[in-house]
Amino acid sequence: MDASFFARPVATVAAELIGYALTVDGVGGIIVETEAYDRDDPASHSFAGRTKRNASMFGAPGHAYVYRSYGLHWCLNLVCEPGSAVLLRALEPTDGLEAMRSRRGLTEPRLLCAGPGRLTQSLGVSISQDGLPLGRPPFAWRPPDRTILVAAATRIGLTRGVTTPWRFLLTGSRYVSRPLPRTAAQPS
DNA sequence: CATTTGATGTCCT
DNA sequence: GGACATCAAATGC
Repeated sequence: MDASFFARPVATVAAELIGYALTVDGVGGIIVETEAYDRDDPASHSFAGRTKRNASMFGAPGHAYVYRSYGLHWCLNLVCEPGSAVLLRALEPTDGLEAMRSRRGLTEPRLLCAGPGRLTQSLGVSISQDGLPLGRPPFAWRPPDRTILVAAATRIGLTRGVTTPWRFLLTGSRYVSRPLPRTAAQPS
């Protein structure tokens, strides 16, 4: 995965990432749910400017931005244009299932990576990956191996920017963190 | 099934 | 002190 892939408008990257497989040290799966956050987006960590926590978001495209959520969980983002990033919300587990199970405890496969905090726990992602380039190990990528139908919806867990349809899902996937609302917007 | 609650880092006012 | 891009367990129908 080349850095030029990420150096484009964040919503475009977030939609195109659906169907790619991502692994971290050989553990991961197919991306089935993403969200986009932009520099001028009131829901984004970058909206209020650069801080110590979000410094990676203002770095070069194609790097990781990892932050702690609600004091407990890690969330993995892929930095696009400066101040913008794609939040990885769910994977369909395909690689390293045993590592995921041991990290998360005995859990049904469907819940291993269904949610941003669960995903990082399964993949072993923490602040130690913050700022790392995405095009080199421990990260590895595979392009989609089938035709992908992407759906768009509004983002989850926000109080601002609630109407922006920047949540992207693999249509029909059982591995998303929440199903597609019946009233969801269509991809542009 | 839905809603509530406890865990508690980092940034904000 | 309060908000927050969360999760799992407990509680109430």
